[in-house]
Amino acid sequence: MSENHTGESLLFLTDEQLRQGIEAVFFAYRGFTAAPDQILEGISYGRAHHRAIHFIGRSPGMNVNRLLAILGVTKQSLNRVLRTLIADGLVESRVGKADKRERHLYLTEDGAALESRLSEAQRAQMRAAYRKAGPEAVAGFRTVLEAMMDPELRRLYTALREG
Amino acid sequence: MSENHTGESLLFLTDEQLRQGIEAVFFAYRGFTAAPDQILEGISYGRAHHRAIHFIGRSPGMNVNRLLAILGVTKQSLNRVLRTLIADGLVESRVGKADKRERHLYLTEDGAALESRLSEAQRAQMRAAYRKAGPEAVAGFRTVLEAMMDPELRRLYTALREG
DNA sequence: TTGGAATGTCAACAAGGCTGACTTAATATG
DNA sequence: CATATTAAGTCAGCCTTGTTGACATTCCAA
Repeated sequence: MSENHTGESLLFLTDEQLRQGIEAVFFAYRGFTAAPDQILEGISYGRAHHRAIHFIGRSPGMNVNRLLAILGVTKQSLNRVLRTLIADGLVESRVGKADKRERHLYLTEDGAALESRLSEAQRAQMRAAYRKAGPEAVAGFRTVLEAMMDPELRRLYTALREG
Repeated sequence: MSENHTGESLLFLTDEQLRQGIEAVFFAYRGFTAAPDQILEGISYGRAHHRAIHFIGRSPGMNVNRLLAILGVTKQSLNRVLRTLIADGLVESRVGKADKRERHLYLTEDGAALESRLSEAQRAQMRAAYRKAGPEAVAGFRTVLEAMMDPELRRLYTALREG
């Protein structure tokens, strides 16, 4: 009873366990981005384009400010990417109906096609990992990831899920 | 029985579940790097320096090629970072004893002090997330992360663990 | 002794972050 | 209505960190 305070083992909180977790995240993140990166290479787009396309596809009609909050970059950074996506006909920017200052973002047919390619590649990686790990591990995985987010991002994440 | 092939529910493999997992990784990774980034800011180092310091501290005496394999960058990229760390007296590069072509990397006292600061900041974040999620979730988290790594990286990851 | 491996260096470049300053248009507020 | 604020976009310039390519050095091994 002197070993822990909750009745559970706290061995999972040792510095060594934490460090292994940190390294695992580092290595896993590489696997996570590998598949879409390979597609993006050769069409002269990068991860920034992928992220923009992903979230526009996820929430069609979202305005620029909201996308900025999700991506966590400056508007100048995002704008550089959006400009090329719009010029290339993958994203459409429509003036807001209620508030004409706002621009609402949509994927075009071509944009949706690319989103689909990238998304399927990344899902295939995740599917393989999930299948290998099993449903219980996946539930734990999701729980820890949510706990790792800072509150503001968790709010955005949850909002996406709820449409 | 027609719904799945294994006797377990496969609902965790739906496209929607996979996409939520992908987004969770994206948002969680921001929380993951936030604390060390804040320390690095102001001492004119970036994440690349942090990564180098981390893995040199983890395996003192490791040679450059091995560090390159772990970090997954070009030697030119790593060299630029290593040069500043050596010039600033945080890392020491010693000519190999058995093979004098090799350089073995060590943290100096100052380097170890910085590593400690960064590491503790990052561990604090992970500790909070782990504590919140609980030991079972953490086990699942680790299982999925390992399944996400590509085989070569998993080998490196495991080797680190075993010293 | 010669070829190849490990390392380091120089140069040039690109992606994608950042800040600051500024414009335009539209809404909100006094 | 006049003014302030907000949303978005743009220009310029900077930094970090990744990339290639070319080349020198050192040293091991066949």
